[in-house]
Amino acid sequence: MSEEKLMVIDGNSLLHRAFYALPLLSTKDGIYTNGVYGFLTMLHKIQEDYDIDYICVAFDKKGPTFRHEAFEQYKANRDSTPNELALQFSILKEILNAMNIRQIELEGYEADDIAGTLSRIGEENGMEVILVTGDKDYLQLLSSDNIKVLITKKGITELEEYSRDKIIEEYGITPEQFIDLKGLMGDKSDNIPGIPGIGEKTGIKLLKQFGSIENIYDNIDEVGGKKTKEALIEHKNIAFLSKKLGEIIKNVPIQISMEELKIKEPDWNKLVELYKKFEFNSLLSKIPDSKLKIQEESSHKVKYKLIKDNKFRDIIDELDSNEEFGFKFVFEHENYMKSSMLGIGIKIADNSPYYIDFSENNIDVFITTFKKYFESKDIKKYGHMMKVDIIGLLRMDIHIKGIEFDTMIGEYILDPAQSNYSVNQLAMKYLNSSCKEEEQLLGKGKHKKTYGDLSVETRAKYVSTILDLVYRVKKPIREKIKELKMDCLYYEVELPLVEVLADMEYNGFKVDLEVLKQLGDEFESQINNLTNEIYELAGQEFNINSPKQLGEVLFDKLKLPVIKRTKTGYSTDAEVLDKLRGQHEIIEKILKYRQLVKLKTTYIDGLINLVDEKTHKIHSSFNQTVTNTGRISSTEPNLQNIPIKTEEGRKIRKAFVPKSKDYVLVDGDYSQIELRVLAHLSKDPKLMEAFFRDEDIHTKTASEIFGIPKDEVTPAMRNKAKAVNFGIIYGISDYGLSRDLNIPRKEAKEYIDNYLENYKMVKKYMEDIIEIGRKKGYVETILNRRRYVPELKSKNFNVRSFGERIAMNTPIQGSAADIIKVAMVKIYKELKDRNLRSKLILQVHDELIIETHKNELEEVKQLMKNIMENAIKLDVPLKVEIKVGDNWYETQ
DNA sequence: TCGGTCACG
DNA sequence: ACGTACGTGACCGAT
Repeated sequence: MSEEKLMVIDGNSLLHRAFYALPLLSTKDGIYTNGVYGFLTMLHKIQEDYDIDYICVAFDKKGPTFRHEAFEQYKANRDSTPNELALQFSILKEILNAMNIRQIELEGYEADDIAGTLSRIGEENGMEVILVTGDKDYLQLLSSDNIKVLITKKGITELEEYSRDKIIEEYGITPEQFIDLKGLMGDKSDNIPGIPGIGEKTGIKLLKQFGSIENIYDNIDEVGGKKTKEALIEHKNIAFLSKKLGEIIKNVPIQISMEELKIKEPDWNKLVELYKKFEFNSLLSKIPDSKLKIQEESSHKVKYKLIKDNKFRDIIDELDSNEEFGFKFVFEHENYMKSSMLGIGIKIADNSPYYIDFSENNIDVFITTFKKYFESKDIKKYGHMMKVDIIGLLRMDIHIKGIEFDTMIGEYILDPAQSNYSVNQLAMKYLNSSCKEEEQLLGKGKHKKTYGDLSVETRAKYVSTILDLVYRVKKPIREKIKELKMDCLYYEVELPLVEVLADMEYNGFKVDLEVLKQLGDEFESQINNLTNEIYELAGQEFNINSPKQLGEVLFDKLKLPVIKRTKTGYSTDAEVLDKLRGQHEIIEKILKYRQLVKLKTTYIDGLINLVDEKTHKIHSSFNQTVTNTGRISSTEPNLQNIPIKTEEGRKIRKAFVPKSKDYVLVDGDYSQIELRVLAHLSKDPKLMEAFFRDEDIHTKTASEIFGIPKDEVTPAMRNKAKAVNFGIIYGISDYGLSRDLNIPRKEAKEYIDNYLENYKMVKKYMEDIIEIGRKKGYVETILNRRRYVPELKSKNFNVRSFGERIAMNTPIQGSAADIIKVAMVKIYKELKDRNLRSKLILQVHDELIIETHKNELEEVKQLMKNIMENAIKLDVPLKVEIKVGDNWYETQ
């Protein structure tokens, strides 16, 4: 039988590490929790990796220790614990208590002394001891093979395991000698002085030669190096003092039996309650199902009625006598555009949900029976992630009306920063209830199941539970939306937009495969040529796609100067290569190679993969709950980043065509929407005037920052001004601008100062919005879309600066998103009301594309321009440019 | 799974 | 002293 394992965690050290490793997260009530969250994540990871029998967390106790008595200046240079962290200690302790994990702290001692003592006791009891910390001082405790020290590496879940052998091998000295090493070199962070001029290298050398500090002084004459010797002699007392301070003691008077440290069952109810309170949703979902009392309740409680044949009598009766229902389809797998539809859950009013199974080939009967209910605007429908279900209906040629609530969209506008908007998350947050995540239901990786693999009963039960929870979670979300004055944003913009996006996705964008393939062949032959030339110039073959191998070739073999490094090695990005241009022929080739490979792999091969074989259409997925600012995102493929900036890339747009020769593409593009929004928000007179006069904004800015008339602005000056305008939108910094323009920071600062001097109200706006963000905890867009910015309160300069840029940028980017979303909803409605065949098929942040029937061209052009420019009335005019083409290349 | 890189607004 | 432009997604190699 293997030895029993005792784990001792340095609570102070690990909480500090977690706090600084993670962004400053806080709950809705403004309680900071990032440190605790990180700590618990680490704890889970370690418990998964190591099979622990005994556990204990050691904390420092406030007040002086014996080290302070020996040396007044001990840790005197420490900054006081930031407030955001200080409060997290009690939260952590509360949670550890709920986990039934014993904590020890003792007056006059630090956590590492407790850990040292426990490691001795554990070892004496024949246990294997694992010490967890962020502090390298612990290495001195590796007194035998039975002890291991885990030290945090970068991030929060990476730990490096140290053993006695590893230390000796790596440093050439024993763990015990680390105490002597500390005596020699001191420790800045603890304010332990050490001997001036002796660092790690010299220290280790000395200890290898003499073994200990005592021995060094016994044989001081043998010390080589005059300076070292003199320093040793002069600071002899410091060496011994520092050694004493640096030694972790192993005989702290703790009265505790091992039995008390034995791992115990957590108090699950208490733990669940705390996880909810502090919004640790991901930790909550790790708690085993059987421990979630409430969950059993909810999933067992939900009764459902399974309909396998065409006996729709009961459900029709219910539908006829009610005004609202929720529904959700079950698809075979996640591709809801293509995979077969297995069934549908329908919940009418407060009644038990129905699950209609489609397997008896009753889809047609279902459609004819239920179409009118889905298409009646008087019967309200709700759901979660309804885009998918709307598409499901479209596949049945059912065009939904009367969408009343989508819980996923609701939660998104309440807090767009979340990464997961599952029904389970909502249920935990609002109902103290939960259900399985889809991943728990289907598994993941190789063994992932499809819904088709589940029994009909399982599918019925799952969908019914979901619908039941969605029904119940609707109310609190609706109330919160009202409370935060987001009714307009929700009911008039985001909710109607769900249908618009579903429609766009369902319509898809026709692709001319021949154009793509032709272009792909051209790219491929160019890539082949370049590959050979690069090998030739490098004098060897290597994987040009590997930044590592490329770095070795450029900087080791060809000895080109290193411009920038990444965490893992040399940086070889376009910026670096650009600076190396002219130093070696190979550089140009690599840049070209990179560009072409990108085009080929992502935009030719990647796109071809996603083209529907029958219809030759691409159905990109438009996601409404991804971005922090309110923009929508596009995936599989991302149609929002199709190349345009280089001519070669731009050619790819020739492959995007209307669905038939009767149609053309009409492209409406907002001109300078973000700067116009800024003008509106700041009310800066100069900026507003520029837009009223429809001036070229970059030229105008150039004339202001360079203090010259507009007709004297050179193209180079205009370019600089353009970069300044971007900078203003992003939350300006001289560093960012200097890097972008490749100019000295000082020069960049001048431009910015000039800008803000000229556009005084912009300056004021930026200052005000940061202050508002700090006071309220969030910033808002024109339509009251909210983004919380806890970073603004950070003590950390970088984090706080980031928060300031978010506060400046989000209202601008987010309001622009509001505007185009309103335009989309209105255009969709107008096309429908007028019974036009033309369809909205794409949005790229400030651009919309309508696939337009040729007979409707003039009408659509006019309607589009009109709606886009008047979507939301600003204090400056909005301007839209309309272009028409037979493919997307022509419309630019 | 993560980091580097690069495509877009 | 700090070390950054804002918002996304896809692909690749390395781990």
